Amino acid sequence: MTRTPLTATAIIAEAADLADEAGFDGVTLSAVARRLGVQTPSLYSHVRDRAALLDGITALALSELADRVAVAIAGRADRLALHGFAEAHRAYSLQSPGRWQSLQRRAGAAAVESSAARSFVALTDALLRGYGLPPEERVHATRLIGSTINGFLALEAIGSFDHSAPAPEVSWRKTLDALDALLMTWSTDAQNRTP
Amino acid sequence: MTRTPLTATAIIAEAADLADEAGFDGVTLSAVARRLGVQTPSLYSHVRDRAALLDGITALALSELADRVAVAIAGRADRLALHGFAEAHRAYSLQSPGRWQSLQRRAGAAAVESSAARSFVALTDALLRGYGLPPEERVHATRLIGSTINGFLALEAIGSFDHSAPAPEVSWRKTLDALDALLMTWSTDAQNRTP
DNA sequence: GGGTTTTGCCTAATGCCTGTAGGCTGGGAC
DNA sequence: GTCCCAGCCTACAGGCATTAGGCAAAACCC
Repeated sequence: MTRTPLTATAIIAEAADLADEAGFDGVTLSAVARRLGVQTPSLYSHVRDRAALLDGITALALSELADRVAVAIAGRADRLALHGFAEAHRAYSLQSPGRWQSLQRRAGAAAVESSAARSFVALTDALLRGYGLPPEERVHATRLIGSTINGFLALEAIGSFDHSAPAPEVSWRKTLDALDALLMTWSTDAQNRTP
Repeated sequence: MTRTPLTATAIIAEAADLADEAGFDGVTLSAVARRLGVQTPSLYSHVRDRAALLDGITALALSELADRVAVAIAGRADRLALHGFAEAHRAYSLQSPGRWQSLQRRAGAAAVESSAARSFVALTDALLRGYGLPPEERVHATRLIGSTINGFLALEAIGSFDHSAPAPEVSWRKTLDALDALLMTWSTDAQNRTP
């Protein structure tokens, strides 16, 4: 009556599901073991320790998100690509809050050097190339877009928008429009803004 | 030989210092007790439990940050006020990373209803009034500014900018300039951007 | 000023979690 | 059929949160 043979991948997948249900800090080796119908120490044959398990969730989430973003911006340019990029992030953060939360922390070396991370850089760069941004401005634009999107989703996730009307969606649309407008004009007047 | 008489305030202050040194999740009742030269259970006479202690740190941080922001934007308008507002946040996040981190999570009722929270709303509103934003647009602008600033500082804090040049400061300046430009034009063309 | 109450820190103890050490077993290799 | 070993198990050693109850000194009351 062997269940799933208990591999590192299976453990991390279960942990990711748990993260979505119980929050990222709710991810505990004992809880994962319980869900898998196994004793806690059995997990140590497959994952080094709790930190490694959490890093595994981060790597998984990064790769899942990169895939979604790739699909969302494929064959699109400018405004549509930006919206696809942003909506992919938002959908992920809303559907898989725990996985998404795993990305909001200092990533371990494994995640940083993963192919998903490189994928991300390439995707964002492609997005910005479409806007005609000069290469040396792309880092800053990347950082700005990342800050705004992640920042919005983070504030939404912790309920910062719960105490004021209207619904976050309205602000979200305006935010994306603002980003789009900004990128449109960036190439023409970025250089004389900051001397 | 009574040291400091051990009050809730003293405990929370010590916990906040610990958070800055060991990270917010490093804040543990035992560690705080050790630092105060006291046994762990002794803390329970003053704080209900660990969650209450963490909420205390959040409330403290919120109030400290509100004070700094108030000073930073006093007597300034527009671009200068925005820069003051943003720099106050950034300085706080760099000088007191643990306290700042305590703000990046779902706040307890105590913090939400604190006078510092109300202070924040008022300060941001004042900032935006200076830009001549129509009242119904202020929520969205507030959310956008908050998203971008917090998002940038969060990414900087977790080291997302460590693997690309140039230094974050350059992107930070460009980000603030972009926000300023955005707010400048918001009042004139916000309404025809999102129908 | 002496007795009493109150306050505030203490020790003791429980339960959950991480992480290590070592035992048992069942299925594949030969 | 026997041997080997991968893989899960039990046992155990800390560390932390939290509760219960003791004790001593300060505060208070008359």
